[in-house]
Amino acid sequence: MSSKNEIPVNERAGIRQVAELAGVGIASVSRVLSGQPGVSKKMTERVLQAAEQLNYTPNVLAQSLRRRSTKSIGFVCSDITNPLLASIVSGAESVLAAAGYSLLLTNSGGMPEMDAEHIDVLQQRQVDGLILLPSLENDAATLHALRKSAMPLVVIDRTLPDDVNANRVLSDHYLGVGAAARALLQQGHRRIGLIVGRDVRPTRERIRAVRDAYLAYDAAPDYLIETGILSIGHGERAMARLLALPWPPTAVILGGNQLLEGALKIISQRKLTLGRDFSLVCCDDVALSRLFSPPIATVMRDNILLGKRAAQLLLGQLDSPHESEEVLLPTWFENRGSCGPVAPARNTPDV
Amino acid sequence: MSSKNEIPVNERAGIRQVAELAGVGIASVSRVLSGQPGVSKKMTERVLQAAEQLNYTPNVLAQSLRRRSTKSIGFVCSDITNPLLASIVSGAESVLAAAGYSLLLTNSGGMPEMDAEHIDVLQQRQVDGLILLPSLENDAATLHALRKSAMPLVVIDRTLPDDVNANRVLSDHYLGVGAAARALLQQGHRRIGLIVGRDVRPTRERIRAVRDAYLAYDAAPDYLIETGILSIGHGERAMARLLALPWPPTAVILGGNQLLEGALKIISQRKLTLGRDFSLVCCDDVALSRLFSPPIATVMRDNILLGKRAAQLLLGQLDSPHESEEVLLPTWFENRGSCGPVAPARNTPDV
DNA sequence: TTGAAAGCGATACCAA
DNA sequence: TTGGTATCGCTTTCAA
Repeated sequence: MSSKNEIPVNERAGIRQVAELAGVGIASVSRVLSGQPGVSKKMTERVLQAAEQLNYTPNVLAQSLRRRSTKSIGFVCSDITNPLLASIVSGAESVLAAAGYSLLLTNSGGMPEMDAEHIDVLQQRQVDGLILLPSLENDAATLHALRKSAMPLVVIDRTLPDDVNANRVLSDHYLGVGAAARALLQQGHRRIGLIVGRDVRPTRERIRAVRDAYLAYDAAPDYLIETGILSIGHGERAMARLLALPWPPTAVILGGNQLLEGALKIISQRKLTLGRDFSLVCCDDVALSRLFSPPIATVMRDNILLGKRAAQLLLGQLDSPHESEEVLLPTWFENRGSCGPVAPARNTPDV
Repeated sequence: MSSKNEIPVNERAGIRQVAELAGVGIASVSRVLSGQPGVSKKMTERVLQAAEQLNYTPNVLAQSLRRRSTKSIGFVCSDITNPLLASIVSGAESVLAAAGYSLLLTNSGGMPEMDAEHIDVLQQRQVDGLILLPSLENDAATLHALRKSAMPLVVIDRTLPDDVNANRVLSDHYLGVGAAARALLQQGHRRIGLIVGRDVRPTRERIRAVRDAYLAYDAAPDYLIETGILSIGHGERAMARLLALPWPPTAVILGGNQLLEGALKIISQRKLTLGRDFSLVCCDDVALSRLFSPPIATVMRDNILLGKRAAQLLLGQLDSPHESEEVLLPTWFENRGSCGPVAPARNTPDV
């Protein structure tokens, strides 16, 4: 009862009003506006004009209820704050929006236990499909939520158990990290540290890449692996641990952009000069990292493309459901000043 | 007709099935499950048990259609790829999710002309409210879309015309930039460059802050303003232009985190040492910027809080509509090594 | 080619 | 306190 506004609120016109104004049946309006075949030209015109005149836009809710499709996609994201994920989301959104789909975003903020709940919420909202970038691969609650929902699904950079029946968009971490490891070995490093996150596909691939690089160089497997939960703190602590070893690594590969800040902190505390005293490679680009002196060598990938492909895969499945697919996208190593030949003195144990 | 799966797909139970199983009326089921008063204990139990047994979850679409509320909020975002915005979104999402609202995200990817369209889409999807972080303040199409939608609205860091009737969550840029400018003036800088974005509130406030700082120091207004569209390229070009002036600035304030990378690029090309040859302040935190040597002085704010407040404001308006509100959140200057006393030789014109 | 009418799955009024 | 029923706005058979 707002007496403030004398003009009656412009009630939204419904299909009924349009039909009435056009002097036709309600069904015809529906047909015209949803572009169905078998409508006369005259009818089309009348309806279109009436709709225009009433400024009619169909009620998406009612449409969805009948059609059993919401034209919306859920994106379950572990941490939108990470620019890597933000780029992926952005890529996905652009493709989805272009196809008339809206994106429902949930954010776990690094709390894996929220993923399952978010999946449930999205399923209740009847999204047509799901894009998933979970923190874990084996969280029971998450898997349970996925199995019971049984909707078209694309996971990014994760391999879930087969019975979940997910499409995948994966980055070929083996490629880029392998190149990085070989570059380091080439420069004489024989003690490489690898700081990684939890046991998910990217982590496993990165470890495999380093191991195989050592094999290719016929080098004793003297690499060191630090696992943990990707974060600045993990980067800091793991780096500190590695440097405190009796036989510390001469180079480190960071398996995640979240680690760089922490690692750099320790390196600068120890007054190590990158590229001379110590070599560093980071996986995934970080803003400003190439403006550092020296610039940080990085394993790159096209994040936007990752998101786009995920969306395309999903749309494809919605369009014509078929067996789950897998897309593998490359990563590549960009060597920069932070990598240099091993400092001779540090290449052997401090006996 | 998937012959693969012999077990019939678990058809979703509706309220009807629940009512039937519980042997009660459909209306009672609704009452119980939506927690309405005036239901007997016995009824509650029977319904709850039946619902449980059928694994019933209400159809959100049907609910929304009737209730005329979707429990969803639209977020129109100019560029989710910017960590600043990602943090804001993340803050908003957490508050909204906790209140049972879902977030529909659209991303303009820096194309202001998409904002209006996105607002329309979200309105058609009947979101209960909108959070808006548009690139522009005066885009005709955007304003038109907002006016005709007339739904509860919160804009972040923008002031739209009054007739749009938007709630606001603003950062007090004047505060932090003022402190930064005074710190520079204090160190003897009299020629300060200010690189900013388009004509939106933050830009105006930053300019005002610098002007007033000069006034406070009784200094001639010899500051320089470079406007443009926030981007790495703008940072680069504007910085190059400033340094090429006959009487170049001895310090620059960057009015946006997108500018830092470009500005630093030019500074390092010119072989200027920050804090000694040249002073630099950036508005909004950038990853790694405090690990630079020297660390970049920054005008800080709490991005997550910004998003949270926006969501809270919106929820408050949905709960009990009242006059539009405005929230002002602080920014503050963190002085770091990139600022130093002016290099005497550069403090006057190169006659 | 067109229109009447039966749902989609809930909510809410009204009568019992 | 409960249940029947109209309704939300649309899609989609079915007959005409």
